[in-house]
Amino acid sequence: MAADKKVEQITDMEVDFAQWFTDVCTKAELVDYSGVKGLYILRPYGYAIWENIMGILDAKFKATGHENVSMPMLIPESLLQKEKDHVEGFAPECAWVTLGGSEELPEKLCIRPTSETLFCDHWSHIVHSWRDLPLLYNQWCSVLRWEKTTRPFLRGREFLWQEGHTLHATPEEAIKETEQQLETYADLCENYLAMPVVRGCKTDKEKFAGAERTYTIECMMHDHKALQSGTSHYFGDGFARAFGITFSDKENKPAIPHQTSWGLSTRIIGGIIMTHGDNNGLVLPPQVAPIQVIVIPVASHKPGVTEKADELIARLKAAGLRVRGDFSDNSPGWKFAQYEMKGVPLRVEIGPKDIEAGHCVAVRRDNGEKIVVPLEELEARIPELLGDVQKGMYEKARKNLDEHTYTATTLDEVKAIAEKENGGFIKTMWCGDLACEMAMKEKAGVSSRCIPFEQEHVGDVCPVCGKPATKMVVWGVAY
RNA sequence: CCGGGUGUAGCGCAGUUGGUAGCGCGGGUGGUUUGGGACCAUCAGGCCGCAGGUUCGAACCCUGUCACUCGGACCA
Repeated sequence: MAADKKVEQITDMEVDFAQWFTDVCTKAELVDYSGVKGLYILRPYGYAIWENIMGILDAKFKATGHENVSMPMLIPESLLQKEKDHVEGFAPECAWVTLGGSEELPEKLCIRPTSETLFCDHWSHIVHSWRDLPLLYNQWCSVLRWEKTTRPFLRGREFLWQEGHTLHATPEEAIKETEQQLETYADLCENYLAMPVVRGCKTDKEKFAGAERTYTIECMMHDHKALQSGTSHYFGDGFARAFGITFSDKENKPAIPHQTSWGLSTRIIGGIIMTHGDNNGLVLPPQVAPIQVIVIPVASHKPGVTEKADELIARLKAAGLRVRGDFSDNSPGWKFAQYEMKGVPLRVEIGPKDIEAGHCVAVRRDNGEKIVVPLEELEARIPELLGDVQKGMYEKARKNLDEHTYTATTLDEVKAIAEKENGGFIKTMWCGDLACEMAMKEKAGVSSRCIPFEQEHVGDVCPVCGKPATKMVVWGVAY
């Protein structure tokens, strides 16, 4: 493992995890700060990761029949207020436009914190018959929420995301959609981002403003804190009623449709960083790495080296890989450190000795392992190694999650684990009372992350009130 | 929003009692180098976060403000 510290610009994560995180964000050239608090510039390398994530998700959405749309950025105040729970949830963090030029607007306009109200208003105009359903919409956009504490990726005031919104004739169909989309997010995390997840439902306290049910995937970061990585909401017919969306069903009776929404944001990039990164910087899963292979010529002034490096790059490109060479006059050592900092999954070194021997040297970013690859096996071996890196990263993250997942039966136990482990995933039974959930936060410092789909019997009673309890909840410290 | 810290060259920092702005890294150029952050020479680079105030004179003192950062509260 590449454990020795070679990049003094990055604070060790053991010293200060938060500082390590912001160091990686800036030194790996993912983001830069803008002049406004909480608004970040996504630099080309950071945006390229998002582009890859968009590509994966967009294809999955379309494969399941969803269509992309674009909604306005501004929401009239009256529209935002139509659904009571929703406006109460979002009003405190809305930013408002009140002037058009120098004229005061007759009605102030909210910069969208999310677009449920816009979709609902639109649908109330276009939905008439059961033949119009389902509507399976998605939009890629940015939203604005006036957060108090901000951090790159994890909590920006503006952030990029996708928000899916669907409308269905029956509750069963809408619930199925909600679950399907959660599974799409789980698939993205586990099979592309190498991040194991815990799937489950949010408690009433933690669910989305206006939702009947919120599904979530929760990931564990390297520091054992939890990151809510994607959510999918079932709205029932609450929004439809509030916005007057109705349709004639097959029996020509008036009916009210059922609705869902689901979102995943650039916050997931923060998750990738905190799940896989190390003290040398970023470690990117090959599936979404903007550069999968960096080819570094060694002693490139010697005859034939540059040409051979060019040849390797061309062959790897032809094999369908995202590959780049660095022919700058920086020293090889500088380049090694640089691309480690940027998290490139695989480095290929090619120098005079290699050329003579008819091979190149591949180095894995995730564990530092050096592998000699005969040149004639290049197209076969390099993709295979990228697969090994992807797998190795998932297993390492899985191990971290498993090793810091606990069960507890008393409040004191929960508190002791949470303090010792800086969070962790702590499973306990729960009676379902809000008061007990609040007590967990106040007395043990943890919030409910989810009620997992995969339930276990870890006790008979609620650790707070001692009443019989049948639901198992995972608790943790959330980002 | 509350409390602590920080804003001086692209980055990291120094700047004495208030007296005309400094170091290292990085950058440009020329050369030597090249298997884990090379070296020599040379050049360029400043709204001292921003706005007021005190003073003959402010990077330095005072007030305000903005941003970053740590902790807390808040946060579908």
